[in-house]
Amino acid sequence: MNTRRKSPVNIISTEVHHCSMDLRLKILGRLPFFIDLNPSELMMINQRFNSLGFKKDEFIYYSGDPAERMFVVAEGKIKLFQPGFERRNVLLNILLEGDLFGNLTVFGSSTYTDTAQSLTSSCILSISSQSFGEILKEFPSLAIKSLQVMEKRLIAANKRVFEISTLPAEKRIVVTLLTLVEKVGKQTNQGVLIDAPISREDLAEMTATTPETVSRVMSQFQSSGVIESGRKWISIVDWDAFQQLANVESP
Amino acid sequence: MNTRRKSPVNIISTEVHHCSMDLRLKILGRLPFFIDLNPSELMMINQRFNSLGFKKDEFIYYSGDPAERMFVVAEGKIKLFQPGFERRNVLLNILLEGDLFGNLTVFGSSTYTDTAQSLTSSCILSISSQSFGEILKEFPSLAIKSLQVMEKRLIAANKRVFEISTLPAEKRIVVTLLTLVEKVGKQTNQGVLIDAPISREDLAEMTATTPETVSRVMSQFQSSGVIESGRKWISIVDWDAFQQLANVESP
DNA sequence: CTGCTTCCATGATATAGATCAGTTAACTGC
DNA sequence: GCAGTTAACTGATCTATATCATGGAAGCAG
Repeated sequence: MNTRRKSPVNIISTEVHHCSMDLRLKILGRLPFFIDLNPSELMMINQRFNSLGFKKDEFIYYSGDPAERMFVVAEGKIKLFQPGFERRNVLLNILLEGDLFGNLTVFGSSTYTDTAQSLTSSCILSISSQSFGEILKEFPSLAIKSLQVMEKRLIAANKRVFEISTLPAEKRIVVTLLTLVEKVGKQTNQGVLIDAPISREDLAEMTATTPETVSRVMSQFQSSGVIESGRKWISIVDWDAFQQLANVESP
Repeated sequence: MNTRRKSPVNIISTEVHHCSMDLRLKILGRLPFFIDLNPSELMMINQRFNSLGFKKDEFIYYSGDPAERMFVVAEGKIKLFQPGFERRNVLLNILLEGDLFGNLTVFGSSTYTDTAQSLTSSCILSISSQSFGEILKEFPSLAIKSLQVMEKRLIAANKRVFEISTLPAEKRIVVTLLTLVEKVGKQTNQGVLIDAPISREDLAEMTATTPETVSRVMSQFQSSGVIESGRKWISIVDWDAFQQLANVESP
């Protein structure tokens, strides 16, 4: 029987209206997209962005809405998912500071193909697709950088297809945890904390399984001392043992 | 007990060395990529491409190889898959004339993340990633068009993740057949023929299931008169009934 | 602090489809 | 045309995990 613990995940409470101009410039200047631009170019681009604050669990846009804007996470964490309605959702991505989402291509899909919801209270920068298109034309190197973002996402999506198609549930959960560690892992004196409030249900939606199965697997890992876990938090405490679990050759 | 039939899929026997200069110009000039270029620009780009002939079942490149080239299907059909080695493969895509594959971004992944194999004997055009990068720089509108290709593929991949995550095997098979019809469907007097030599195993690799399950489902559809099918061929003969099967709301 | 909500863990049972095995006929190569 | 190969079909059995149900405790709001 595992002891439950209090959550070590520190959910920063961002004031909803607290998207300052400085934060905007700071984020934009650090994006791979804009990193080669000079300050005056950056300032020009900055002026085309709006900033928006979202409370925890608020929706930023819905799947099926007209895809008219591109977004950047300035602060906070966002989850992108495809709603399953009568079936389960499929959680596509967890986004952090600096990540782009929404309509990234200006001209493609006329509606959003996923739904964006805040995991934590967040500050989001937003630009209209039209403005973004103008920027891409004005700075062709930015279009090339868009390609880099898209490629990474496509590779990740195909990897996901492979995993869901070929791995048993336990392994799927392990490789998904690894991905999360890579993205939002934070070294603590008690191992590697996945520094985002991820529930069993979220994990289930990421691994094509059910919250109960996730719970069983996590409980098992906890019993063997590989992880410590509680309500919306997970820490990998025995990294070597965990890596063994991720050994895909041994189904 | 269903009667097996002879295959109506006409596998054109392309002479392996038969990639003429005319065919090259014809294909390149028709690509969304190059459709806005004038003939002299097109000729210049054409000169950077090589052409290669592949026999049926030959490999064009392997997952893990250095990703040094971009490819275009001039003639024939190609399958992209991720090898599963001790487990089953995952078939990612069927490509036809005009489709791009390989390294599409010049600068991203250093190795191919899939394996390309010819379904039929094929003529393939190929350009080095470096040359392709130069073309993208020289014609920035082509970079934007690359984005369009990538976006469509990303949307399709996420759709695939959703389907595999949420739909039972039968439904997965149906929606996959629909996708194939959309891509390589050919109207005949006996319904819509999927005009590519797709085996039960291929379908299984596309739908995260086994050849036996695919066989059972197909046999069932055949018994109800919805499709006709045989060795590496499928025809949808009752389109309305088939559309009913694809009704995703009714699992 | 208390009451309520919701997330997590666990047990029992059911089920979708994977696995294993064997047969048949379409296809290929000589 | 013939022999051999292999793709497809079908049956029996097994298995991973989904489904259903319940209880406990962390977290939230007043």
